[in-house]
Formats: sequence, C-alpha cells, structure tokens
Amino acid sequence: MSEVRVLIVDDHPVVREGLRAVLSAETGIAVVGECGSGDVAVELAAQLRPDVVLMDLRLPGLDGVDATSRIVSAGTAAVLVLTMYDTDGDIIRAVAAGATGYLLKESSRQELAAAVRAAARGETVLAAPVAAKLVNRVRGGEPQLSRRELQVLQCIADGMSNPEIGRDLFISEATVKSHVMRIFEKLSVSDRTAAVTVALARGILRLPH
Amino acid sequence: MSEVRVLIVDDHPVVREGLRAVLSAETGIAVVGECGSGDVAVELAAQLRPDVVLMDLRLPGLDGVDATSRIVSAGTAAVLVLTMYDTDGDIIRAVAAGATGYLLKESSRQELAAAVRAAARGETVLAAPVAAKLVNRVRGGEPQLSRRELQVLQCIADGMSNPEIGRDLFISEATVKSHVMRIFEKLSVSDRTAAVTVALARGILRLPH
DNA sequence: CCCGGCATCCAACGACAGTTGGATATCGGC
DNA sequence: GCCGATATCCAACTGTCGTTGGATGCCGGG
Repeated sequence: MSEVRVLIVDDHPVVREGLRAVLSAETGIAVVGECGSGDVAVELAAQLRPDVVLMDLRLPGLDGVDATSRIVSAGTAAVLVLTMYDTDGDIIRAVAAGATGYLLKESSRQELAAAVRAAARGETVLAAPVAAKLVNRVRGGEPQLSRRELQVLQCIADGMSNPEIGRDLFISEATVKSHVMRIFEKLSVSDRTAAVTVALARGILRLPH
Repeated sequence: MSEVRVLIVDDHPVVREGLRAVLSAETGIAVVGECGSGDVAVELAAQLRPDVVLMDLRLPGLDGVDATSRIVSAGTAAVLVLTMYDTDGDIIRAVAAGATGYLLKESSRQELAAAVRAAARGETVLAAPVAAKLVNRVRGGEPQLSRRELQVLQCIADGMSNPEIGRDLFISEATVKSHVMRIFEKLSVSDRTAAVTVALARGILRLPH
C-alpha cells in the first residue's frame, strides 16, 4: 500500500513546521503541501489531491469550517480538524461540515500519526474530550437553540436592546422578549449578560475580533 | 561568539516540535531542552543555564507568568514570551514579570530567529500589535479601570444584578450603578452586556472555564 | 496651601428588562 | 385526521437598569 498524502492548513508557521516535522518522521506518511488560509487550502486540495487535510479552524479569510465543507463536498480528501479549542460550537459545526475527525493541539505525536492513518482509511477519530461533548449533546444534555433564538442571542451579544432587536428583525419588542426568555431557559441563566458569557464559554457565539 | 542556547516551554508537543525545527535550522542557535509545564521550566532553566527561554503563557500547573518571574529573578536567562493571545492583560502581566520580549505565534520563522538573537543580546523585542497596545495603554488611549470597577465588572460578567452586587460588596445599589456608569464610559459602551463582551475582547476579564 | 482630578459613595426619575399568560402555525407520528 | 411538540408571534405588569445630579475623601502639582 502506498503512503498517506497529507496537506497541512494552519495560519501559524511554527505549528505548520511542527506538524511537518512530526508527520515526516513517520513511515508511510508524506506531507505534500501546506498553507495558511482557507481559500488556498481549497485550491491546493483540488490540485494536490491529498488523502488527508489537517485543518485548523481559526483561519484568516475563508473560515476553517467553510473550507472543510467545500473540500468534503468536492470529495477530494478526508478532513481532520486540528484545533486548540474544544468548544461545543466549533465541534458541532466542524462535524456538520463533514470533518472525518476532530483533534486537539494537545495531542501527542503518536495520537496525531494514528489519527492521520485512521482518517486515510476513512475512519472517524475524535479526541476524548471532544467525543464526550458530542455524546452529551446527542443525549440532549444541552438543548440547542433555534435559528431565531441564535439571531436574537447574537444581537444581545452585540449590545442591542430589545426594541432595537425588534426593529432589526421586524418583530415586536414583546416577541423579542419571548425569544430571550426561551434562550434563558435553554442556557439555564436568568439575565442577558449571563446568557452571553455562557454562550461564549460553550462556543455558541464568538467574540467580535 | 558562541551559539545561543534556547529552552522551549510549551504544552503542545506539536508547537515544541515546530519551534525546535525552526530554531535548529538557524546557524548560531541551539535548542538545549524543552518541556510542557511551568514547574519543570523553572527547574530546567536552573540546570541547563540557557541564554533564552521561549515561554508560552497558558501552561498546566505553574502559570507562564509565574514561571517567567521566577526565572528572571533567579537571573538565569532572558525570557521571551511566545503566545497566541495579544490581550492587554497578558501583555501587561508578562512585561511586569520581567519578560524580555513578547511575540505572537503568528510570527514567521525569520521574526522568531531574529527575536531569539536579540533577546540573547539583552534587547527588548515586541511584536507590532503588542507594541501598539502597550503604547496605547501608556498614552491612555484605553483608560484603565479602578480596583472597585473591576470587582463590579467581574460581578456583572457572573450575571449578578445590581442589588446582588451591592450586597456582595457591602455598598448600596445606587453606588453600584455609579460604578457601572463609569465602567460604561471607560469601555465606550452603554449597557452591561456590551461591557462584558468588550472586556472579554480586550482581555480585561477572562471567561469562566 | 488650595485646587483639580479621581475614586468612592448616595437618591430619585424614566425607560427597559424579565415575567406571566397566551395565540397561531408547522411538522411528525399514532 | 388528530394530537403533542416546537417555533414563532404578541400584550400587560413589576422590578430592575441606566440617567441625572450630586456629596465626600484622597492625592499630587502649581
């Protein structure tokens, strides 16, 4: 059997260098390319036809999740997400986008190499804390927010008042309050400020850069 | 002149590998050791006597800032902080602890090597965004919060109401509101939710784990 | 010394947030 | 079809938030 061809996508040169060093040392794995942005990653994946793309989620330009879904839907390669954060939002979005696995950067050289080989065989690989969060989610441990509720929550995080949110979404202030109420229930909080902090902590929302 | 001896401290194996690869490729720089925790870093610095310690701030066990101040006060080596975050809080604390420089992980290979050499000569090296923030701070571009205001802000982020905060700090609700008002002015916001998000974005507060 | 600047405290008013209790619509399963 | 579950919408009430306008004490420079 031939060796596994890997494309590295991460915006930190040092991390790229590290991944290259770790993987090149493994027999049966070859790093065929690397880049630091999502747009270039999609392009490179199409041209280099790697078996596995090692993808960071936080990227300049095109987001890691978007790049993942494009590469997966093009069917060119399996995408193995490798990121620092084990927040719910990122995990869900990455898996939904079609990622084959989700590793944390705390991973050891051995775990990393094993995960790349597994991904090349089409197997799903999840880091232990990641798997735990997914199970939690599936069992309904943390109810998910509806689309409308997410919009309202985003507005709240942006510091908008209920009347402002109502004008923005073309609904009455009373309706906004109703959504806010349900958001509180689902997040187990009792005011908007706490809602924002737990949403940030769970990765449901992202801080404005 | 002899070569620069470097100790790498970072809890991510992949990042350590990357730094080692980048620095080892440079002439005149030798990586003499690496570790993934603050306690071990202090010990290794004492035994290996490196010229420069490359230090991540987020470490398990002993914090990167604490490790920095110990190593600097022992006079064993210059400490070059290398981290992902350019938040005000971290920068200030690291510089106060005696760090010789502050680099971001977005740095290129060239910047990294240049910074290590400069640190070995005792020069101060700051990444551009970091320098900007420090200048900003010194010029008063971002007014800093008083002790009391920070306490109140922390309570707000924890989702407490003004009456609750008042009971907690043994002051009247009216006084709490007055502090909240000044926090809004200093952060250029007009409600508590926005205050929390910009405080988080600026690194004034940290998210509860 | 006195003064401006700042941190800390307080009270009363108007606007908004959070609560209660609904109405309507859609969707999947018995 | 009918039913429960869920998403979406709305109105009136109560308490809190944010605003205005002030009082006190501390510190460093003119």
